[in-house]
Amino acid sequence: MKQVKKKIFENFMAEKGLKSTRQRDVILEAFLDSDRHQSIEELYLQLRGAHPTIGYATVYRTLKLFAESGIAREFHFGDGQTRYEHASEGDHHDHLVCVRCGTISEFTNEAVEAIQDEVAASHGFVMQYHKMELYGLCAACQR
Amino acid sequence: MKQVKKKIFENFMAEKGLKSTRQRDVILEAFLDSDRHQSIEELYLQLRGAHPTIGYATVYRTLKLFAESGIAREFHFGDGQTRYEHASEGDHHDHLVCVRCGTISEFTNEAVEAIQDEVAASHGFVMQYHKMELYGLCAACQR
DNA sequence: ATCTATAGTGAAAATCATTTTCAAAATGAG
DNA sequence: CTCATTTTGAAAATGATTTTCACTATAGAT
Repeated sequence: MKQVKKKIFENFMAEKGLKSTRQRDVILEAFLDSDRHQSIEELYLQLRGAHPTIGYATVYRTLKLFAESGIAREFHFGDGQTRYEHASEGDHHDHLVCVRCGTISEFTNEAVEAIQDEVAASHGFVMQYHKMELYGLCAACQR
Repeated sequence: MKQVKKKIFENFMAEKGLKSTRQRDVILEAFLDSDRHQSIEELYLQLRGAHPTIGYATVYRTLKLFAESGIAREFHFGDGQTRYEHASEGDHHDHLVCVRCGTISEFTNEAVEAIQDEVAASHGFVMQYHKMELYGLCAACQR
């Protein structure tokens, strides 16, 4: 999986005529090894230890490239930070966000996907992507 | 409906010991008469004509109060602006957002609501609210 | 109607996340 | 190895939103 994504990104870079650099490699490695819903700040801070010279702007720029290449997807969960999750072709899933601890978990539901298509169609809408998020208290935060 | 919301807001203000002011009245009136998904900037600009003295900050502050009181709900549709839509008790609906013209339409789907509860339950999650947005091209933007 | 404590206001400054600028450094095709 | 091009880090700029602050308005008590 990790190797596949590296390859995808490599191909994307080649197609675009972009260069491979030490910092991009480091950020890619960190991203692929990270939790699935990291914010840029989290990733930056995590990187800072082993690679104190990598700048904030580079992390921003690089994550944008990941999103463009298709190996990452941008998300906003209302806390004002952009998060990037690991993405793969044809992988649709939605999110459960704990309003207390901020934990984000994922779920997939075929029925929801089907209904979405139906709703879009009934409004003459050509759906490109969608977003479904359930906010509440996760099991651990309920007491 | 409009009167009901005014009343709700009035009660909310009274409970909180907040004062009623000319600008709050004006903003409330404008909000209630507006489209259902106004951004703060849109509302501010619209107000500017008849009430050039009302400041940006006041619009922000007042819309936050509307949200707190329950007559409005905050939304983010990925264009970097906060929008406020009219809200009423027990009114659940979701959105279709046209990525081309930005038009936002609403829909309700019982099946989706039911599935959401089910998904939340199966994850031991106590759901407080949810969000479902379909992004794509509206009928008018398809050619 | 007047006082007065408290809340509200506008304008400008401050924040926060993100983006851009720019001069210096790195990459890679030839 | 050269050189055009892309990248980078640091700092400045941006854009949306929030806060600060001195001043004004509101409403309950007088």
